[in-house]
Amino acid sequence: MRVVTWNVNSLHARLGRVREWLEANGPDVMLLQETKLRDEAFPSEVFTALGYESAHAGQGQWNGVAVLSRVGLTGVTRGLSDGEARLVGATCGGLRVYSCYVPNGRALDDPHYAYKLRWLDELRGLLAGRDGALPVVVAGDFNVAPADRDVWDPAALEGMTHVSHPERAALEGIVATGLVDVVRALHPDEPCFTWWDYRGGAFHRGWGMRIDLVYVDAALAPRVRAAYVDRDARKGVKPSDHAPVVVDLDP
DNA sequence: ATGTCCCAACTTTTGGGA
Repeated sequence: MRVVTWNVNSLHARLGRVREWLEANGPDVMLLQETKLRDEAFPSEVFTALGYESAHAGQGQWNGVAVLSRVGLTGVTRGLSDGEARLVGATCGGLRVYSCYVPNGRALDDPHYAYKLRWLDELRGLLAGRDGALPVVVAGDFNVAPADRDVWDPAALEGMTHVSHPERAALEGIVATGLVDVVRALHPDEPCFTWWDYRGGAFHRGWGMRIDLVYVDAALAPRVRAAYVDRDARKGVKPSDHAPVVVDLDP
């Protein structure tokens, strides 16, 4: 079973790339972030034609998350207490999956940073309270690089968001509910960046960060066969600034 | 590090967000 997360930075702008990617890679479950669509504008018929059921939590201009599945899709839940469209959960193929778009934070002294930490703590609480009936997969754009090896130059980012101790501690709290950062577990020595700024030729200079993460239930860890970033999807015409992260599980 | 992209709208250019 193949589970993928991808921040598409507008599903309207990216629909052609997403459709191509689905056809070429055949994920069973696809978690999308930053659809930037109202629910009425979500192109579910495009995904239906490709064999996917879908659930979308949209709000329009900003945010928006979705789950696509060709292995069943039930039990949809949307959002946290903030009312923004940053979380959607569903049961697909015997897994409880969540597509997450964590607030950016903007800067350490910005109110949005405190909101980001509150949001991560609320997600931790939700995961800590899970009943364990189904193994969970929590994936998406966390807007946090878990460790220094997850950024191209830690010195250049000092004092900025995405790398601060409280943000990293918040991720550790989520892991402590019984999850595994599966890409890092399988590739301890590679950067595995998932995002490169559009500006400044960042992609070609290697100025990236690993901020799109797939956390799987510790109970699922023995079933993980592969976990990798599809860096090629960051290339070409009108790419997202994020690359998809792919995880293959034994059935 | 900032040479871009995407969206909305008091829309054909600007400002906000990432």
